Amino acid sequence: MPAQPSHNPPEHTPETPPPDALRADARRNRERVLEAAREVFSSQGVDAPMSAVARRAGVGVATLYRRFPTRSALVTAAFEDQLAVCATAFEEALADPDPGHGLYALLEKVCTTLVTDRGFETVFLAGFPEALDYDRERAIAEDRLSLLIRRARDAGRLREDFAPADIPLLLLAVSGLAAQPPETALPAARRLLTYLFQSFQAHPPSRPGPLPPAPPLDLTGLHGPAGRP
Amino acid sequence: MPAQPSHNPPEHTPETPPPDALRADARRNRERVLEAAREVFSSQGVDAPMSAVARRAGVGVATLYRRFPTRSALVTAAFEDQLAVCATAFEEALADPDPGHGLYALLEKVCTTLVTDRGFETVFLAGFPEALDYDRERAIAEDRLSLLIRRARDAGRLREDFAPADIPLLLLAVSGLAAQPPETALPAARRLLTYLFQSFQAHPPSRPGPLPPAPPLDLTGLHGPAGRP
DNA sequence: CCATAAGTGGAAGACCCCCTCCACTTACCT
DNA sequence: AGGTAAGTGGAGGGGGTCTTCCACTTATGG
Repeated sequence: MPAQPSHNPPEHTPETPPPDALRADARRNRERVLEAAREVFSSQGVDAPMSAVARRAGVGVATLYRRFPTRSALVTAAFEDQLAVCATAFEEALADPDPGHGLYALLEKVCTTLVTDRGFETVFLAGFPEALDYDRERAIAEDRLSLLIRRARDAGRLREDFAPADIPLLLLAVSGLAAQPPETALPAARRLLTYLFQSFQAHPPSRPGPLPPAPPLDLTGLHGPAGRP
Repeated sequence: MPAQPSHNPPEHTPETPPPDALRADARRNRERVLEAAREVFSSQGVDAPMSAVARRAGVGVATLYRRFPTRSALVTAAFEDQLAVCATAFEEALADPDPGHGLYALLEKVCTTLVTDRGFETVFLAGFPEALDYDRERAIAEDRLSLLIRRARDAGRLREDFAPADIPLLLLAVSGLAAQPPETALPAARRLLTYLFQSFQAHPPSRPGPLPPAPPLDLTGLHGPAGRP
């Protein structure tokens, strides 16, 4: 996939039909499909069969494919809200006068989303090529993230040897928790983040701060990815 | 699956044929199958088709099933070495006169294995029911792990509020890195562990120790679980 | 009210995977 | 050497999924 420029100016990609110049009932159905997709993908994972989404939405499979040409287009669309949440959090972080607070709040927000909406990690991390404009969009994000990090470091809120790569590192680590049911995954993520944030400090206090409660995890009955009993 | 006692004393489970009272060629084939399984599962993931393993081993599918009654039996068997490595590391940790060192070395060893042999996390974490005797075996492991933790804490090598649940937490976090190619995942795991270990300290030094090099990770091109392009 | 084009459902084609079955082959023992 | 039981390969039944196709339905504008 040799990253080509590919500016497609006015069209909405060759095959994607116009966004909302749809017949009234079609638009209604489109919404029902999206809602069903969100529910099904969040509860059963992104590999849930298309027919399950269709059934839940009360429509035929063809309707799904008419609106979303491919399976992953639907997956991406279903998690657009979460992507927006992350984008917003990013903006807020950049706008925050306290860059340390901004960065930590951003990470907390993104991680919460990752761990709450099962399946979102697949979209967010694997980078469904459709998810973003890719080439440019991601490069920009990366630059701005570096900026945020540098500012937090300059403000004395991040240790000197903190690296930009530690952000994806943290995101991957948290995504490892996402396979657990949200009741477990959320406290787990909070505790993991607390541990990490304490390590990220430039000037750690002599006694580390308190931890949020431990998650209900034990070696027995961990839910790995795709258990096949 | 209501955890029943189920002591099966001498037999090797009803259907599993005796381990090595096999005809010479059969035993040879069994080895080839196992080796092929290790290669295929490690490179393509545990969901690789049985036919792929068979092809790689140069045998028919029936041979796989004759030796390993079910798919997950083969998966489990293929990762038996890694399980043994972990078990050994566990023993060593318990035997270590310095419980702090023992615990940290154990975690490092297990995490390295998790991240090096792709697919192992599925076996280790999801707990393929066949993997261990389950009921008892795991309960014992859990007890001994608690013991190890308590000793490390008493020795002043773990903060007071460290919880046993933090172990599975850490393992899950590391397993989130396992989707990356090993060249990336290994340094990533090392760095993550360093961050966490520093946070686990009961008496952190005023200046935290150095970190291992940052892994080659950026937001672009993360390999999520099961990308479907 | 009706013509028409957009929209729809469900069946069917294409593919892939697990696992079993059985006629054939091969090692082992006498 | 040859009988016998263990071992084998590959085809195929059974189940599942993605995606397409097309005759039918329905909103909408004149």
